[in-house]
Amino acid sequence: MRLTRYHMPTLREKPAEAEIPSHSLMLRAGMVRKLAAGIYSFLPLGWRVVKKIMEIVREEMDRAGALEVFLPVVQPAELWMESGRWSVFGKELLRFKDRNQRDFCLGPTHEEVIVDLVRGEVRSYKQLPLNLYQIHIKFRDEARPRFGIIRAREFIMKDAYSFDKDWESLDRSYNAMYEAYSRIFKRCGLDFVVVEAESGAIGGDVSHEFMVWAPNGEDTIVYCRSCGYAANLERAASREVETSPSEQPADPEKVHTPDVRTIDEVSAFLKIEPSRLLKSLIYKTEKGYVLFLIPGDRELNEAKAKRAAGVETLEMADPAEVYEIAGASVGFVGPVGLKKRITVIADRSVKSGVNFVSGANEDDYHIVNITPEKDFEVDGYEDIVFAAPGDLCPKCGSPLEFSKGIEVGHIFKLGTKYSEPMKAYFLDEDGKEKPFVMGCYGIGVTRIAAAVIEQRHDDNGIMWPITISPFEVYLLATNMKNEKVKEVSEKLYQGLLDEGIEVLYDDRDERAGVKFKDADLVGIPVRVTVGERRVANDEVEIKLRHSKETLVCSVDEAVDRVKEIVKQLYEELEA
RNA sequence: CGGGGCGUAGCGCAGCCUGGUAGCGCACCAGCUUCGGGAGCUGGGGGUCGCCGGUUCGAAGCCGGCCGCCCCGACCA
Repeated sequence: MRLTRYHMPTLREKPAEAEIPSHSLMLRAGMVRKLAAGIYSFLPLGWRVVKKIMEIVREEMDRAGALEVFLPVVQPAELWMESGRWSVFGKELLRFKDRNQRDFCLGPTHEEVIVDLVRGEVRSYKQLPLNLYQIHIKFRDEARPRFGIIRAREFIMKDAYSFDKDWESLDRSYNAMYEAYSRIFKRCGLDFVVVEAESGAIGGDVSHEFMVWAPNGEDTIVYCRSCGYAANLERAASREVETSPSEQPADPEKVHTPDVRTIDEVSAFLKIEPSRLLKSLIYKTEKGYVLFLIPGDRELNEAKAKRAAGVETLEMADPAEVYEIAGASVGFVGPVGLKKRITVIADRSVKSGVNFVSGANEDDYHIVNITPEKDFEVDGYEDIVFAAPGDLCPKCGSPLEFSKGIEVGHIFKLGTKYSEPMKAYFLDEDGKEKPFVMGCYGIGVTRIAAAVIEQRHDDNGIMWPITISPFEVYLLATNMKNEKVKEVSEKLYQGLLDEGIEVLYDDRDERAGVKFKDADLVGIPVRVTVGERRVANDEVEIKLRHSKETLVCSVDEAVDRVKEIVKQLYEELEA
């Protein structure tokens, strides 16, 4: 492609709206332009990258035996009511009515549609397993789109759905996707880790996320260097630490703490470590109210809390409800002397502790020296807090480490969460009707492009891995007015094209400096420079964007050398 | 949804406090010179100052409302 006939509007300055490298560089390199918050247009250069990512995804999905389909973006409300998610999904689900006042939504995911498609069509276990996937637009009306393409409202996703006759078969489908995903991200040049994850609103029991290491990532990866344990923050467990109390349980005592409410205030007022305070949180669930007790220096992990309480929904009780249960306002609640008896679940670390401090269930009073079992009852001790730095690995006991990451893929074992309510059944060998055992598997295709840039850039611009680079070679003619430079450049351009190499030929009538800057910015891995001095000796220069390694060779051997280098770059990523 | 900030030419910004009819750099067009790391000179084109209303002889600037965008948080398959 000749740059004079291409559209690659590069920006010299960093756009004000961009906070992180990938966002800034995608705008500067002329890959994308914003249309509205979280909604982007892809320009020719950016679209080439997306297409290459889609092609890798497609190849690996096909290799894994999945079949490509194409499902509607606009989906009828009835389907979502059937699965129960019309009411569960919040404002993220963009809803609207058609001309006949029927409710529709823009698909944020496609479980409902795929189940609807498969039920009725697939009737026998003989037709299983089946794995259908698609690559196209998703729309989620995010509360706060950010970081450019990383967290957009409209984005391209590859989503796949597997249908199996039983859990054992699902395991095989799931593992096949796990393998395919690993290959996909490796081919895209990403440095990633697979973590155990919560399954969230999608549901299901087992789930893994594919996380790309990136300081600007929104997710927190909790991992162990010694044994390889890795989980996202929501899921991460830590080893239970058995402590033998260093002091004897003392007698509880009520103390006057006027207007002292928060953990920090209480800690400062009573001069007691936050870890000795008991944070008492009252939640409303579908099974009634629950009091969660955690150390003052910890945060309640609601996902863990739900599991511990065996409930589906968890919502903080409002001040009026709190008052009714505790007999005191928020800030003075504690496990001792609750007005109403409700379920009490304590973090397991509370079990071996003594002489805690909590609210006294009376405004402006706290109670000190309370000890579980002695002074208050607990219905269960569970791990209900977020892991924190300093915690130990649940598997091997080494210190856990925390790092930021970008989620590029997520796989779930759904089981019958959708097939059951949506009555998607097949007839098994034993002649019985059974719901499909499902899995679902997502990849943020456009997000991959941004994640790759986060990992592979320098001060001058992007450094694409060749597998998803918009072009393989950047042919740079330093001066188009120099006859020899032009002649040799044209010859090389044709030579490279003849070899099937994707080359972006900078034939613009620009100064060399401008071209070098643009070449670095757009980050095509191999640059061939035809300059006046070299070309006078029938030589050209080949430079690698990533390593800055440079070699000079004769014009005659240039095409072969480039071919060799390109081949080698692919091998490094696809081996 | 809570808190903060910003909206002036394609991009980056100044002007606003202290009202007087819009400016700088880059980009764009033309010419000459230049030509391996975002050239120089000369001349040019381009702006309902986010929108609506108010105050005023006069509003980019003051006041009110709305919209959009960005950041922090909450939320997040």
